[in-house]
Amino acid sequence: MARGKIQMKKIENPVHRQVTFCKRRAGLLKKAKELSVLCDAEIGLVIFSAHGKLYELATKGTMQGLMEKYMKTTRGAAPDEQPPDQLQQDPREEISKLKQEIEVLQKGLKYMSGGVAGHGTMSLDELDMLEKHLEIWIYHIRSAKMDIMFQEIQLLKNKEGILKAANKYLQEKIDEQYRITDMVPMMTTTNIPYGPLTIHNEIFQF
Amino acid sequence: MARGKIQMKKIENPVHRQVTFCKRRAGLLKKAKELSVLCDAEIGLVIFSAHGKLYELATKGTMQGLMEKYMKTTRGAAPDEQPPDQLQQDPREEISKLKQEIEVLQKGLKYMSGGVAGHGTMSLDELDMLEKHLEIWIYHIRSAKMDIMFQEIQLLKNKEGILKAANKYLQEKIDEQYRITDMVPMMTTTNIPYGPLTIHNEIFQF
DNA sequence: AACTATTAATAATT
DNA sequence: TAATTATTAATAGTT
Repeated sequence: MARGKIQMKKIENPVHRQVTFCKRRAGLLKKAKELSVLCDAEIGLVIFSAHGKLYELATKGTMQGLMEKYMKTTRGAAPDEQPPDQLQQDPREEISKLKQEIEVLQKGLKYMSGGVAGHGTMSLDELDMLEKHLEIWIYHIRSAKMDIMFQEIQLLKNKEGILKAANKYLQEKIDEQYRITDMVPMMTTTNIPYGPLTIHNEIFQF
Repeated sequence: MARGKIQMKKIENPVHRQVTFCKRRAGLLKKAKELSVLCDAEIGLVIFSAHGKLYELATKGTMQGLMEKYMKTTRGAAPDEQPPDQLQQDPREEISKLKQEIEVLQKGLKYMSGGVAGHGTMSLDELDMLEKHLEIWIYHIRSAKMDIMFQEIQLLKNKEGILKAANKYLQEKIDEQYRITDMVPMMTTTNIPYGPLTIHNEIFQF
């Protein structure tokens, strides 16, 4: 299709073959998506490279669901897949939905990372790596913030302790003054009531 | 790609749509075959028309075999090999794992969403779904815990204020006693020193 | 990873 | 449907 036609046989030069594979694979996936959108068709496309790497596309639902539909259509009925609709229907449905959700999220990740790094298609390994890194990052960021808040709370608790001690001491002084001067108590209400000041530390067990 | 471009959305005119479906379907199947031949790739292509008619291509072996290979690659185990013994336990376990996977992916998405603006590979529906997930996540995980901690800190600050007021009042009482009894000051050190007790609220602007 | 000269695909038309 | 053709899209070879 450009700069001369090519023979319809396996490209011998491995470098050329790899480059062509990337280009045509992208083109094929694009064409498949277009056909699905333009004509409201449901398309599943699975590509295994010569070295066994998997590339896939399912335009509606999941590949799993599409394959089940394929089975259903090619045979009359698959005996393993359908019969007891009480025990299997609900979990299967839920699994299907969750898988769909995962696909969406994975696409989102690809999309997000593509916008950041400049390339849209990530391998499964790359996604795994990204996931791990993200988990670590989130953990650190969150923990750091929580630590700061925890320290702040500890500081306040310490101050509270100091103030309570001060209050107690002052109260004692007043009582002492009262005894020394033999006056009637002026202020019993100076014992300002406060409830239990314990802090529920359970919320920091994250 | 001819006589004017077309919008990448479902073709409204049913006749046009049907014609385009036939042409592009043929083109897609041809492209898939070419890629398989040129680059020694194994390709499976399944097309369901809008009315449910099936068109398929498997470049090596059968569609069945390819689907099994796909299963093997995506998971570690083929679902066909798990007999009906664990029909009740497996779905639950699988659901749990999938939910965990979703959580991890959502974590990644939440983090990534901070630095990207463009859109390329995701549909509007998918973006909506993502947005929904992000909202749920951000709201539940981050806010809930932080809110609790913030309330805790506010509580402590209130207590601090009460204690400070108590201290001040007690000090005044002591001074008053001192004036009335005309004694030498017993305890100037009862003015327990504490630094500025303002809290750095900046850390709670999340 | 870009570019571009060509070829291939195909939308509109007959 | 099937063939035609004016355009657009894909891409092989090159940088």
